[in-house]
Amino acid sequence: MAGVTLKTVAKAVGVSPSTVSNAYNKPDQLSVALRERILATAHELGYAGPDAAARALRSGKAGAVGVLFTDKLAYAFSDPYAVGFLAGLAEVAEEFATSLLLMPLSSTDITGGSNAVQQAAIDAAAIFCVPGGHPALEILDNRGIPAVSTDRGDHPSLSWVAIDELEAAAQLGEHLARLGHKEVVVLVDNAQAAGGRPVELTLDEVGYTDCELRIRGLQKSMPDARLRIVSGGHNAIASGRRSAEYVLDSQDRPTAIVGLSDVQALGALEAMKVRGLTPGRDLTLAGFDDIPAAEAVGLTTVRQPIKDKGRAVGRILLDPATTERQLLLPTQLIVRSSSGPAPKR
Amino acid sequence: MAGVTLKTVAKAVGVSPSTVSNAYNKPDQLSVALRERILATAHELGYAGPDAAARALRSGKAGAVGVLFTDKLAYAFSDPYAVGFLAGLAEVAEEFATSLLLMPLSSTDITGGSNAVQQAAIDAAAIFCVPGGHPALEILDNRGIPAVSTDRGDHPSLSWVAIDELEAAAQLGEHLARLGHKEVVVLVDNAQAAGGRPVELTLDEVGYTDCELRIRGLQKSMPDARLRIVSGGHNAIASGRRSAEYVLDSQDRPTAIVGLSDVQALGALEAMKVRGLTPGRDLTLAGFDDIPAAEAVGLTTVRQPIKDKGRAVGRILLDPATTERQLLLPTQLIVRSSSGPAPKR
DNA sequence: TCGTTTTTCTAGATCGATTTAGAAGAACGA
DNA sequence: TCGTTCTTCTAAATCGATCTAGAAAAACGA
Repeated sequence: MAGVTLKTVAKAVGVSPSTVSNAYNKPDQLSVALRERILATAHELGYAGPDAAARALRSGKAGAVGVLFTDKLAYAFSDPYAVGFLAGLAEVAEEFATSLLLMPLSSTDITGGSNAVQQAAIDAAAIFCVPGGHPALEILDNRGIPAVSTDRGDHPSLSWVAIDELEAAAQLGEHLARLGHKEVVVLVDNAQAAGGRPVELTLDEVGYTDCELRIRGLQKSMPDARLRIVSGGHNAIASGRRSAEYVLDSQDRPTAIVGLSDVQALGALEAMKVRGLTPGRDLTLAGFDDIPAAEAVGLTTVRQPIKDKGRAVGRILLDPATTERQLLLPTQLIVRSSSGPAPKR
Repeated sequence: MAGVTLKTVAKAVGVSPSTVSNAYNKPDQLSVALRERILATAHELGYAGPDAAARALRSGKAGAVGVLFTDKLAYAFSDPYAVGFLAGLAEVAEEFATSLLLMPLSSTDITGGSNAVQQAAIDAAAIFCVPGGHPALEILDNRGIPAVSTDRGDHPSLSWVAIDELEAAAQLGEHLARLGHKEVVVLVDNAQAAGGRPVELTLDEVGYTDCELRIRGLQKSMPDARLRIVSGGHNAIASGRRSAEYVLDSQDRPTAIVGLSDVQALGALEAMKVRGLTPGRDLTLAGFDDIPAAEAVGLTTVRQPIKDKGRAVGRILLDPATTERQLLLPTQLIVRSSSGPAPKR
């Protein structure tokens, strides 16, 4: 049973190993009759086809692309935004008969997961919301593995598919400024705050490039407003809730809360409900992404074409016909009932 | 830059390739000084560590487990049940420094995706809701790859982690029978119905073992009831909605609808709302899984410990300390407001 | 019929590491 | 000082395929 290789089959049929290999990979290189005889014998011997590792070694193709996340996989899956991205990426991967290798990077232990990146048999990598400067990125670079990021990088050689974060946030900021908001709290993802008490951060401490850009966009478009940055941990509903609780229960209540993801905003919504606050009237709430739930609860948000993002990343990684290496996708401000004029003081 | 291998480094340092290999894999086999010299030189040369494919070939370990799905990945990700399973599995995978290779199997084209299974570099496989007899399972078997299924298989040698589907469904069935329901429609996942009009199926046409068992469980506990099986396609909210629309708009309305997953039931709920039907009063609705949304909408359902399921599968696949090969997890009937007495005729 | 092209198949090198068995030298005990 | 044990390192085989270049046989054209 074990130990049946190309060679075994070749010997049994009475041909060379090369021919057996061709039977699997280049059917037009040998006669139909022989090919069938080979395949039949292989089946009889219980040969399961060319070994994946050996093929990968010799041909230099692993048949898989890595998807790099920070945080636990669990968080990734619970965010519909990530799910949408993966769905788009998977669509293209399927087209190219390629599998997706999920590679969670620990964000608390900065080197965690790097080992997996070091050893993974992948042809390319999608970098999903990994903060710039993460050691895993350097490893990819060293290994010469083409990578596409979901954030605009600073290196001109880096490939990315992103949205104009600054501009997208500015759209939202203008909307809020027009409504008269001057006291704004921004809810961000931050590993340090995970599990514990919410923390207030400075712009420099944010880490993720995309978050940073969004905040800058808000600042730019709301020059008269005071922006505070608060994090309750990972990107999850519970974090948003914790952050909002902290902010709403303090003396220094804002007139608007902006989640840098809809998931964060949904958490804040929960905290508001408990306190009897109606979004859009007592307090303005906004998010980013426009996940399905956002529409259901009437959340004002900035829509980004997330599935297209996944698809585009897939195309750059796998489709040789795609030459574009850097892609800016459009966003759209979706105004719903959760935003309203700032209450007069 | 390219073409830097163990050998290159060995030559540069002036030692044998074996020693360089040991520097990476068996640090105690060489002096500290030499090891550091090797690592430093490797870094200088831009050597990114042992090649994954070569290592996999020689050592026989791929460092990844495959996760086999039917349907498009997109569907998998949009079902919180699948997400919970993956989260549990990922938790264990992380512990064993192993990656997850997602392998979607096309369910319409029965051989679709089999190629990926044939070629994937994996040490083990988790079989997530794949109907018995799928060619991919035979391929795994041929390749001698250990696999754990989320369904109880019929082969005593097969490993699985499952719930007692029959018993779980019987619990729900008893509940419905006690409420006086005699006209029941069961909503199932079925690839053939995808995209098109909902279809009525016989028990034999269902395909998935778990679904079949659940229906049998309902039949057993509701001997007086007429059960119809309807499918609107893949396991998704939209399918449940389509199925329910079909059923609700027909002459032959049931008094209860049972989704074989909460996702199906949620779809049916949408269809009911549009028609002004209140669950629990006008029509009883129930599901399976107890995903988070089920609680939010008050859906009666059968809870199964999905994350534990993922964890258990992971342990069987990766943890040598785990000897149990077949595991039955407990379920619990959760009665909420969506189920009520059958209206008198 | 003979040279040419096409089809069909093969030998042998190669991908990049790990592993086994063992050599060389250092340390040690008596 | 001599044999023994440890430590440190190496030579060569090996994992299982694919690839390149080319040989042998068959088909073809004139």
